[in-house]
Amino acid sequence: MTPVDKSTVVKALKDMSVYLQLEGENAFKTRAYDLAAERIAGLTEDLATIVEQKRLTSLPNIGESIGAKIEDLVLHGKMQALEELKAAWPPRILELLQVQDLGPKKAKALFEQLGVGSIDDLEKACTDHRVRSLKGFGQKTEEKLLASVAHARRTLTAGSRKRLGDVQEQANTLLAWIKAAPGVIRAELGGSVRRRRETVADVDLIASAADPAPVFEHFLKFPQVAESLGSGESKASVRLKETDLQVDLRVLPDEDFASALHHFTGSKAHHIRLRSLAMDKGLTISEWGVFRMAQDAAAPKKGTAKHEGAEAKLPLKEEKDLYALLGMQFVPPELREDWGEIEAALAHTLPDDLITVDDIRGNVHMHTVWSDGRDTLEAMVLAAKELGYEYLTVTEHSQTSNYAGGLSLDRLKAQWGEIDSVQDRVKGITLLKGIESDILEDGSLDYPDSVLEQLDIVIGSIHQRYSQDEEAMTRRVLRAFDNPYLHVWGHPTGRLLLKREPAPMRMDEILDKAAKKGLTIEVNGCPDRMDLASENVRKALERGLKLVVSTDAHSVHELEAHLPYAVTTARRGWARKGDVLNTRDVKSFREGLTRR
DNA sequence: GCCGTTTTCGGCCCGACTGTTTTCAGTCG
Repeated sequence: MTPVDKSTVVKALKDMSVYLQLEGENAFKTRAYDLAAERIAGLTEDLATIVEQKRLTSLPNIGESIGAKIEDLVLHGKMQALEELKAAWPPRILELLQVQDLGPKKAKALFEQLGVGSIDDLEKACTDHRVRSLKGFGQKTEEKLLASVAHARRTLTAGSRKRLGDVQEQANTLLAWIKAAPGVIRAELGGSVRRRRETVADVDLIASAADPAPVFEHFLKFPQVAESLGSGESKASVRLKETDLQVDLRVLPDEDFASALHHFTGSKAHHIRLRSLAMDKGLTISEWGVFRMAQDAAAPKKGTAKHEGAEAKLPLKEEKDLYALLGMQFVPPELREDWGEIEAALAHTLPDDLITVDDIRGNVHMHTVWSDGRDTLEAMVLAAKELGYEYLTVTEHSQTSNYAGGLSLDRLKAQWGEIDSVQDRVKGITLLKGIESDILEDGSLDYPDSVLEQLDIVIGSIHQRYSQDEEAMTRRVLRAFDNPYLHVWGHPTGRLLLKREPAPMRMDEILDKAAKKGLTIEVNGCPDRMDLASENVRKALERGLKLVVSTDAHSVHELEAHLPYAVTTARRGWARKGDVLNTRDVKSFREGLTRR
């Protein structure tokens, strides 16, 4: 039987939560499913193994009931409880929840009273003015829902998330725009952009100013604003043209900046844990700060603003002050996912030397006009030198990738002449001769060993036949590792974010062999890839594997632009400076590549 | 539904904004 993959289980648990919300279930019960889904999503261990060994309920947030449902799905391919819920509702009901301001309560009312079971039904009910007559709805709600239908349809077609790389530039431009607003003291990006998730749903901006009004006014004048989605005393939201991206801006007094930045950086799971810890210490945390609860005061009443039940507000200048109050190490934004960072920060065992962009001394994995790059070798070398790199690995595509101008044996050897010639002309940066060799269908590389052995660095990557099944793909990769001239496993899973799923393979088994064979794993910084993914980076590091963080640059621009995507992906996998070979000088880098 | 040095019940993170209300419910993050 084909094993049910982790993402199927995560989706099923999330759907369970949504259907239970529609059913009007207790909010804490529905959240239990969301927490369980997050727990499974963050697993670094093989789910099938956990199920097999009956260890599901030993995981936090997974008890008897949810554990049995997961087991049901993994072992029998179906989650019976979910199937029953699905059967009780129209097949397209979940579409409705893609509409802004339409949650489970309103969706339930619309279905039960108007028979609305899809976005199409909703649109018709709005244009017929049937929605405004429902209790709790009105003319404004009806107009708002109708206005959101088009965006919801686009979301359903294109997906609600965008690649970080497609959002970053606009986010940076907007941040600069806000920093230039009248009276702004500090401003930062928050949310999943700041946590460097590979895909993001929106952009959060946090700014401090004595008077927020002029900042919001300036915000709305940003040239890319398509529409305003609402604004209040401390918050305004807009949707941008072209990217269709929602941006939320918060503006607060500077004394509240650190706590607001922390709050709006997330993740939700990280915050929920922190706030529980705070309560144990008699503290309460909100976006407005950390407060010490009054000794005998009742808990603050729901809806009372700014902590009436609490007394002292504890001063926070920076985010690190918040963690210090809880007796924890500072947790970098990339790690705030409740994937074990809270326990580590409490125990003061969180790595304090996570890899940074400034640690990188060699630019690894790039292409020039010799294959499918856009700039000449000399231009790339001069640019890399200008950026301060000590060495550069020249790794064109190999002959099987003829679609990408891969080098025949003759052209490969001809290129060595040019590399030598450029090296003669350009001093102060070391060029390493390499190749990005295709890992063929049977796991062999596409040059003879006698050629590979002459190269300083051999990256082996999969570029075709992604359709192989898990067994064949796993064997293909394992076999490639038997080639003694292979140094680096390039963009390991071949995923293209939001476009192509990772190739199916048994990652644990593969990483075990990579560790045994002394391979190096690439974390590819092309923003379409960010491959190997963070959760597997962590698995690799647990096995003692070393990494290279690479740019896969196809142009001068990408030599610099791609590096942060690789570095932050490695950071999210808890990679330290010492884990990454291209933080070393060229001699030590080459020693690191050498197979055991 | 999950959890436990307040442990088998009674809690569960917290607040802004909006619209429909006239004190609150729903949604969102």
